[in-house]
Amino acid sequence: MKPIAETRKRKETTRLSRDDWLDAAFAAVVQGGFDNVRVLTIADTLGVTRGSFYWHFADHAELIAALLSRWLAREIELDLTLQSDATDDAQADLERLLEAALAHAGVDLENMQFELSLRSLGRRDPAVAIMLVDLDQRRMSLFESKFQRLTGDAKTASELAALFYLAMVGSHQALGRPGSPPQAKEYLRSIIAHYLIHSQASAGRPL
Amino acid sequence: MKPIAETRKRKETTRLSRDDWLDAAFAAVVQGGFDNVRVLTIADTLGVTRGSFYWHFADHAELIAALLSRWLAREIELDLTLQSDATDDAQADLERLLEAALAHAGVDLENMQFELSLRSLGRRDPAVAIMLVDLDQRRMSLFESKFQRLTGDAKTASELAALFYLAMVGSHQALGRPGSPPQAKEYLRSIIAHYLIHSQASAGRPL
DNA sequence: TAAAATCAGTACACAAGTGTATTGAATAGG
DNA sequence: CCTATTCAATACACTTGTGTACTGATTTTA
Repeated sequence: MKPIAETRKRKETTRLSRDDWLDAAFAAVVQGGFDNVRVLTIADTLGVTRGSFYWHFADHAELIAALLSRWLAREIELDLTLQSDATDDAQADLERLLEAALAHAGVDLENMQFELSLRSLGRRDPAVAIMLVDLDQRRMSLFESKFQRLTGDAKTASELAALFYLAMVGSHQALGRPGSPPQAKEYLRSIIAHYLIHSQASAGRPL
Repeated sequence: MKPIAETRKRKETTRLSRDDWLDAAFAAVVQGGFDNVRVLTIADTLGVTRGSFYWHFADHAELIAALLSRWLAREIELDLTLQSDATDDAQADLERLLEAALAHAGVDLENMQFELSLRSLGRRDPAVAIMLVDLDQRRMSLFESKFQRLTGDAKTASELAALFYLAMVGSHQALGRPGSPPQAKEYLRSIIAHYLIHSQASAGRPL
């Protein structure tokens, strides 16, 4: 009883590019974290042998490095996009940003999983840790600038930005039932609505 | 040039108990996540061979299972302790709870790392995921009951509890520089102080 | 102290993973 | 068309990990 047919997800006679390998590695991370990125396994799911891999990459480390830098570049790009769209309505801007942040995590489930795995990796790998701190700062600054425009007070703005950003990061981890979409985001939405209404009524006053 | 001396952390002629192995496994998780729990490695750090391990445990899976249940039991115990101490000053109670939660993460760095690794594992293992959801609910209920007593309003209480609990979980992940202690907690402390003062001035009003 | 229980070492079989060297096939350019 | 280039397969050597069977050494305990 031989193995019937290896699971191949690629067209029969299509040859692979570097990006194909990166995509597959990304999927592996999403599924089982960075420790799940194994050349052998990925080659299997791609329907090729490792001979291909070692053509595109020097070694396993290069795969990881390439995966990280590609992800980071995209993430920064997204950040810049969000930063650029600003209207004269500070409140609307903030609402859009918060909603975009929640949607980013909600819609792009895979990306969220990847980021969590990355944070895991950051706990072991100092370089990754630094990268994440930078990214967090960058994102939080975005929040902060919006809050700043809304509340006027710098200290309040930075505190609120931290509170909401941390809560969003937390919502990726906690209070999400295995199958169903995490309910944590609903809490946040509700709170945000609350706060925004309130801050409208008494803008400028610290919290 | 032979290996000089294997790193042994135990007294020469001390025999190991089940708990010794669990402690070592815990340390391994803290250091490198659950994928870092390897019988061979742990035996090394304990200064014994695997012969000992397979006396105490049937296999690798049993080690993990035992590690989880021991941790969970302690965590629930801690929760019950925090739950039990309540005075007639609702505000002081809440302050103490928040401070305890922050301190728990701050002082017991290892435990925080372990929990994060556990959340990582939960993303792959449904049983672990369920366990974590339960634990999160349990803890948040604690927050909620305190806020409830303070604000009076149930909905507001549950929202604030969620916000702060999620922010705390988030603070374990983000905005902590590699070496230095995470600054995220300082943000939270500041915000909590802010909110508590404010809510004192206008208790009962939603946010 | 002699026997029994407890803990640890050794040796083996097996599996999964990395990386290298070499060969082979498919595609693209000249 | 035929020759380079690009991608993939194969075979090998090596490492690290699990689990099992068996033996050996220490403690307990009767």
